Amino acid sequence: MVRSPCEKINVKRGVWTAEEDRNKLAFGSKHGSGNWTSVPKKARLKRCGKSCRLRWSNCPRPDLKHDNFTTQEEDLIIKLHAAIGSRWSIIAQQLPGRTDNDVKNHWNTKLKKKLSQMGIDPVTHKPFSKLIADYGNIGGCQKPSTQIGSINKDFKNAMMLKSESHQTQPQEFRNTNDQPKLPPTSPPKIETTRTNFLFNRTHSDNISMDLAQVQGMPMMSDASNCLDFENGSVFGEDCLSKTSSPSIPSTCSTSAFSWNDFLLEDAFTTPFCDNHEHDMLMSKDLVSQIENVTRQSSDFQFSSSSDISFIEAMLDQENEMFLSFPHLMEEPSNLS
DNA sequence: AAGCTAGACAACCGCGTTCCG
DNA sequence: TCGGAACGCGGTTGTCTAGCT
Repeated sequence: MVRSPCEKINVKRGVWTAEEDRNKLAFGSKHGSGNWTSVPKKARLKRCGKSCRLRWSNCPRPDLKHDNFTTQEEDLIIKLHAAIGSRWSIIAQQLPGRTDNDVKNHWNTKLKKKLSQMGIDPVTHKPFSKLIADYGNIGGCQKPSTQIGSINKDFKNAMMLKSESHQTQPQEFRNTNDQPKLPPTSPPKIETTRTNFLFNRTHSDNISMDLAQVQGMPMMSDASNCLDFENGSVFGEDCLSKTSSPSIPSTCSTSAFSWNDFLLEDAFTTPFCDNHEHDMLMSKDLVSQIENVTRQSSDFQFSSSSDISFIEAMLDQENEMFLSFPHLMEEPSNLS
């Protein structure tokens, strides 16, 4: 049996004591945070290097904030999450004094709930009403298999959109002189990476829900109250705190859901995954995208003439992707 | 006062990536 | 070039605490 490094004998686990923190801080301030495997020995800590590294990033350093997240910070997190997904370390870099764990915890405990209550899917950042509309006539006379197929496809596409939005952008939109640019609206190239598979699988429990639960959710008409088109912000200044709907269960299930549908559909996405060049391009684009989002959020001055909210921009990209890759929308002719 | 529950946060785990001999 | 070790990240779990019954 393989044991994790932190399970070795004489390696302490659990909450760090004040003394351990002192030792590690003293060592860190003296030597920095170089080789983590040697840190426990040198700092005389009975911890594994991994645990030390984690504690170093999360411990009460003087440069870390411990007050509540501001509305501006929340707004930025939401926008960055919409842009690049759950890359907490990158998002945290845009929030001075916050760690990736802070941001991740805040997202999981607060922001996801708030978005759901506003009628916005925290995974796709789309309004639930839009998702439902995309599913077509769920309550109609479609065959169950067809319904599931289209639901899965929609989410798959949403995930791909999400994924591609931070992975690829057309060459002409890439930034040549590090000046941030607005997100492109031309058809993006599609690729599938590990991220896609993770989204396809790990979020699947979030995306299946009973129709009754879906119908009970606040629709975009409610959520739109929070769309601040006046200044271009997706969320108004005080909108996040104005939630009154009952919270939505994070995990729901439908009797019709089948993992096989997801697993089978992965096969439709894999042919796009071979272009390593896009990975190289992605990093630059990602930086531009983050810079753009960060700049917009820090300015809090949006051109009303641009008037395209983040969600709208995402939806536009999705629509154009559908047009560019119509085969992704086709029903599998016969999977058996 | 005791028990229960939900929220917040700290820490762990597993996996992919990077580094280095 | 290859393989193992180390690192970094994101998801998940565990623990503590405040509030409620």
